[in-house]
Amino acid sequence: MDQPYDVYQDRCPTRMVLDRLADKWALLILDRLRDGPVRFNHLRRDIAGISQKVLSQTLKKLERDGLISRQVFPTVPVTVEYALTGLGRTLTDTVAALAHWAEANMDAVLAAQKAYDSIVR
Amino acid sequence: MDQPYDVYQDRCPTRMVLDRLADKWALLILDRLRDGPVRFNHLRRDIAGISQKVLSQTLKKLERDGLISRQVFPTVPVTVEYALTGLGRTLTDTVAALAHWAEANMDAVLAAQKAYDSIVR
DNA sequence: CGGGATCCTCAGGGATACTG
DNA sequence: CAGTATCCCTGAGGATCCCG
Repeated sequence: MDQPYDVYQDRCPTRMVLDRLADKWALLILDRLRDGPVRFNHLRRDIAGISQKVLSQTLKKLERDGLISRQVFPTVPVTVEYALTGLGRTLTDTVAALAHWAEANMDAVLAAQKAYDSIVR
Repeated sequence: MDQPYDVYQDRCPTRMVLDRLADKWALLILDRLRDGPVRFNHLRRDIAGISQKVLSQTLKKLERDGLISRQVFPTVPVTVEYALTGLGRTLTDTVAALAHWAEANMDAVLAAQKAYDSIVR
């Protein structure tokens, strides 16, 4: 029988998941959680440039999709930790590879852009 | 010495590359080119839901970044083939893993969403 | 500390039409 | 066939203020 899901099809629910993963902030968050639970403001500081609104939104969506978990500690003031779930952990290697590919290949990309611009202008 | 590039830093050029890769359409295009060169309208048909404008734009950006190549055949009418470059090929496994993770884990995600919604409402 | 609620903008992307 | 050119519009995301 055919595969039940196909990302190449419009209206396939997998497109929704792909949309979530194909997001700069989501990738950085998932990658940042790789080494263990992290608190909200810690994520905010580590992921330079993200706004608290977008961080909050993205965390909620990732939690809804079962990729991360949220644990509240009744301290004063309250402490909240985000961590990868088992499902989320199946993505860490892939996410890390993608997120850090840019770091490893930045020079090659920069050179390609330069070459492209010099020809096409 | 420190790593020259760091995706966690704002203003780091790697963020630009991450932005390119963290795009649903770019991922699907790169994945679709895995098995060899594909023509423009063929890509358009295979990747259901993409508009020609976005396809054209995304292809141009990917070409500029050195991830794909564009070859024109002087037939009538003209034929254009897109293919992965050596640089682009270093991404195929990662991209495929991400793009198809959704297909493999769709049921788990759907279940997580259902559970989340039943509690949070 | 960890967010929620608002307001605002602006650029990404859809629809349509045209061309070498 | 493989795009380019416009117009248009919506919704993602930044900035700001507030709260338990």
